[in-house]
Amino acid sequence: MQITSKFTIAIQIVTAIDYFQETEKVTSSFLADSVGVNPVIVRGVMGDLKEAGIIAISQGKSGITLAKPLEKISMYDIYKAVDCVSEDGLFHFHENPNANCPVGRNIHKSVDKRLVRVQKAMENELKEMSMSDIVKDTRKAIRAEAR
Amino acid sequence: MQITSKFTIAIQIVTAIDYFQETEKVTSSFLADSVGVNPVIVRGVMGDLKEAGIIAISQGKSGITLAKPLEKISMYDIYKAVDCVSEDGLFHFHENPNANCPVGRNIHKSVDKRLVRVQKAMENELKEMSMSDIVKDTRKAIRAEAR
DNA sequence: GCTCCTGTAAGAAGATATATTACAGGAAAG
DNA sequence: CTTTCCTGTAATATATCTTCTTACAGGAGC
Repeated sequence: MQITSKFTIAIQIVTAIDYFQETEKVTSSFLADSVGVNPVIVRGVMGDLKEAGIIAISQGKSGITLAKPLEKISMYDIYKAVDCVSEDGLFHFHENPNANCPVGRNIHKSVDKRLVRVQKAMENELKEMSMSDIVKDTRKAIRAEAR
Repeated sequence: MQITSKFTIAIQIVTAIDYFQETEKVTSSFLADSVGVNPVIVRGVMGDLKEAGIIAISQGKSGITLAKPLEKISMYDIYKAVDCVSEDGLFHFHENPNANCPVGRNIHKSVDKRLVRVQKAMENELKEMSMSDIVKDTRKAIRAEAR
C-alpha cells in the first residue's frame, strides 16, 4: 500500500510555482509538463491547494501564485490539503470482527487508540517540515548542476 | 489511501492465539471465524507470521501457537511480517517528473530523504508498542463486559 | 469581444485488496 | 498403515481506487 502521488505532485507544484513565478506564466499545463502528469490531475490538486489557502489562481498574466510565504507552508499543510489519507485513518481495520467472539468484540478498543497514536507520530513529523526547506534544497541542487 | 487490513488481522490473530491457546484448538478456520474474514486470508497472514518467527503452526492437537513470548512481539514486528506497506515506501512519488525541467529533475533529491524520515517516525512509534499491552487491554475489556 | 485557462464530467485502463472455490500434500492420531 | 483434517496455494471473481484522457462550458483577463 502507498499514499497517493497527489501528495508529491502537490509538493512539486508548490516548488515549481515558487521557482518559476518570476520568469514564466505558470498555468496548469505548464505545471503538468514539469510534473509529468495529465493537466486534469494538476487542476484537481491545484483546486485542493487553493481551497487550503496555499496558492492563488488567476487566469491573468500572473498565472498561479503562492498565497502565503513558503516558510508558512508545512508539508503537513499540503498533506492535509490533498487529502491523501482516508478520513477513516491511515490504517484499515478489518470490517467484520466476530461479535460473538470475546476477542473479536473487544479488539477494536485496544488497538484503535494505538493506531491513532502511530498516525499522529507521522503527521507530527510532517508538521516539522517546511516547504521553504524543500525549495532551498532544490535550488541548491539546481545550482550544483550548473557547474 | 489506507494500509491493508492484513495488519489489523494479524494483530487480532496473535491476540486470539494467546487468548484461546489453552481452551481451544486454534486453526485457520477458528481464527477466520473470530476475525470475520475468509480462511484463505488467514492462512496467508499465518504464513507471514510463521516466516517472521512469531507463531508456530502444527496440525496436531496443539494447533497454532505463539513462537515467542508476547512481550517480545512488537507491533512493528507484525507490521514488518505482513508487509503491509510497499517496499518502495509509504509514499508514492509520481513516476515521471520532467527531466527537461530543472525542478522536475531535482525535486526527488530534496523530498525523498524527508519522506523516509516521516515513515521512520511512524515505524519507531510501532516499535514502542508491545503485543503484550494489546492483549492486556483486550483481556481487561473482556473482564469488564462480564459485570 | 476574443482568447485561453480553469473546473468538471465521464469513461477507460490498470493496479490492488479481498472473497471464494477447489484441491494436493502432509502431519497427527489411532 | 490408514484415516482424518488442516495447511499451502492456485485460479477466478468482485470491488474499489488511481491515474489517464477526451471533451466542453463558463468565466477571467486583455
